Amino acid sequence: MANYSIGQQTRDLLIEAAGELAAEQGFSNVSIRAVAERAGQNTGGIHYHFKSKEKLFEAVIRAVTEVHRKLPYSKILEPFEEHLDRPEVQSRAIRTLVKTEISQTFDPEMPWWHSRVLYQVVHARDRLMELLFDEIVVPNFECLKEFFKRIKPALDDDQAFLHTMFITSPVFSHAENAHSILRFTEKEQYDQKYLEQMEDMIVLQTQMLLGLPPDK
Amino acid sequence: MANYSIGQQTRDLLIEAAGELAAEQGFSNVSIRAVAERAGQNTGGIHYHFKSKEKLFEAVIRAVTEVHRKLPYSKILEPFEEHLDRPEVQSRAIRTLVKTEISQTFDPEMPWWHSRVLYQVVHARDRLMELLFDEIVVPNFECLKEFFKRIKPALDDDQAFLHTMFITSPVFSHAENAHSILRFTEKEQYDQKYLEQMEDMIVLQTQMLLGLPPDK
DNA sequence: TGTAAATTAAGTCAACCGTATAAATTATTT
DNA sequence: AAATAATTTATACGGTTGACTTAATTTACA
Repeated sequence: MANYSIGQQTRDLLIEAAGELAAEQGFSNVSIRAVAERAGQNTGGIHYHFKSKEKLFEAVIRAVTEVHRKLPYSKILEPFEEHLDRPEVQSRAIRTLVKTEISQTFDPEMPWWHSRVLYQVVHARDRLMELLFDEIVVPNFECLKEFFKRIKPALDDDQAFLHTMFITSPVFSHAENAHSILRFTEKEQYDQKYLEQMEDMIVLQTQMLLGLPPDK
Repeated sequence: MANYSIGQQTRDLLIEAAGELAAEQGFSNVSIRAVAERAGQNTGGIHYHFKSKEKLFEAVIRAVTEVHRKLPYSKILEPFEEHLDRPEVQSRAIRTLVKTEISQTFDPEMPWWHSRVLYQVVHARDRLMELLFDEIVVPNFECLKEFFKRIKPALDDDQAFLHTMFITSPVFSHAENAHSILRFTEKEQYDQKYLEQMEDMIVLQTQMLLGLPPDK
């Protein structure tokens, strides 16, 4: 007999619980007992559905990285490819890059634990991290590096990479340290206005540093 | 009888071992046994010198935060206070801020594990994190926020804070993700030239975004 | 209503935890 | 060189928690 639909529901529930806990405490501090408890399930069920703790965590990571697999930077930049020699287009491409990055990272639809789990993986030095690194981080960063070198051929590898870091790191930091930042700025969450200001400032300073015209 | 000098040596050895392990795995994954093994010491010795695991970790954090206690942003900005109404001085103040931040963070004299331990503390949600946050992070960020608002009074709180993030987050990210970044950029370590480029680019884009003249 | 899927409760066994203690060793002073 | 206090070591304790298993039970659906 095929799987019952309730099976998938339970699996999703378990992935969510494991993801939340991993986001809060890091994978190595998460026990299947804790996952079961948070999901309102039994530890036996976890092994029934996922065979092992490791496989459950793999499922969590697969869920988190789905967005990045579906929409890599290369795809975001595709519509601009053709006229990327024109400065206005370059400026608009940068705008789109930053806008997409921000809205993906802080999309209210996306479970809050996704970005934190990503950082937990990146900072763990194990097999899963290597995998994530080679499959997602490297291609995306390589793509941005090439993008900047195409805009300004005078840039060397290091400079192009630094541009990439300047675009991504403020967004990463905001996600990674959301707890502290929200406390410091006395916010409940990053509101639309704040995110728009972030976007404008990142875009503008990148454009200026590259000697491009502002796009608005 | 007073302490023997070898006692302090051993304490330093233990702090270093604990710091390295905490940097690699996070505090909650570090056991007394592992610390003792890495330091080539006995677990009993740890309790002899530090009374408890918690006290050992406190000593680690004290070692890591020493630089930040000694030289807060407010002290870095002190020499510029008097003429901070002049744009050239503002530009130079920004240069000094970034330069100090970078040289402190990547000072080859500083043990490699310091910045990672700081990261581990910030992301742990416990008593020690609250302490670090209130005593170091908040005053420093508050200081930078005020600095930017003084340069450009039109800035609101959010914008001033974002400027702060744009200056600090690339440096933090480079320290925090050094392992991955060095692998990606195929470097052994951040060389002087790379750090200087980072400084120049951060300074320049901050100055331009604020409408200040370049300082060189 | 039959049956495979899903859930539950209980248990296994092992690894590891922080801490304590007492004996052995070492550094320093007299 | 002997005395003594600081330091280091080996060993052990009592406990917690870990991933995973099993067998019985309940549930979903054809």
